[in-house]
Amino acid sequence: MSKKYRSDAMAAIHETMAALHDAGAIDKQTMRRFDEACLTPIRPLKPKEIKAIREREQVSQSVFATYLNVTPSLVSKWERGEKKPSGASLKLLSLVEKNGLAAVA
Amino acid sequence: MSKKYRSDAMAAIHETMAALHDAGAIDKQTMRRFDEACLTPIRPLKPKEIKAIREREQVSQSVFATYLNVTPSLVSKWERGEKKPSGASLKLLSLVEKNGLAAVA
DNA sequence: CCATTCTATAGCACCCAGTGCCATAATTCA
DNA sequence: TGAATTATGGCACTGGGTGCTATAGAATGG
Repeated sequence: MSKKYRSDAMAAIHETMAALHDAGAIDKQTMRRFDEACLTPIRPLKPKEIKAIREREQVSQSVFATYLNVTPSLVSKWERGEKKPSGASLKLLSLVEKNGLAAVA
Repeated sequence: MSKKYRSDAMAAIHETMAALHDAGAIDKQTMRRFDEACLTPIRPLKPKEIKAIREREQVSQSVFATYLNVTPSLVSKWERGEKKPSGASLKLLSLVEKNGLAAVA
């Protein structure tokens, strides 16, 4: 079995796993570990990578910021390396990188 | 025309709009305003609402935190009202509320 | 039955991400 | 040329988020 799943396929598999769990076929711990295991990996993004993502989506810093619910000022700082996106911000950026801006609309 | 769009329908419409723009049928400014207009609105989430979202998804604080790329400690604080989720965090929580955990996997 | 693990709450110190505002310059469009 | 958008930059501030540790209760397992 491959290690990569498209998000819709992952969702389907998850539902199957949940059904198995409800039926008592697998225990909670296995279920929990399954959940944690099949998330898209998060890696730190370099300033240029962030800018590349935004330009691929053809939007200005301002529009990009609106999508992520942050300030345009912050987007500029991400792209220049003045600030580094953290936890939730990094997760959002990763989502956009993988699935496009529409995925967070 | 209704005001609500499912995210896939939104994406399709956006592509159409982009194509119209490329063809010169609409100008950049209209395109920009369209982009900003059709985002899912972000409203502040109350502690109980955050807990309700997590429990609807049937996951522990720890697993929930992993999905959002934050610490379990922070999820606990959100749910007890000790900290209020902001910009990117609030956006992520709103996404989960609307589209489920699978949408941010 | 007890032992163990997972769960959630809690407190505390720390710090940097993110905000807000404003000024500047380059670019685009009428 | 003038108006509007875009991006960079600085600077002060604050609270969101981390990291660690401890506790108690619930669920699991031998």
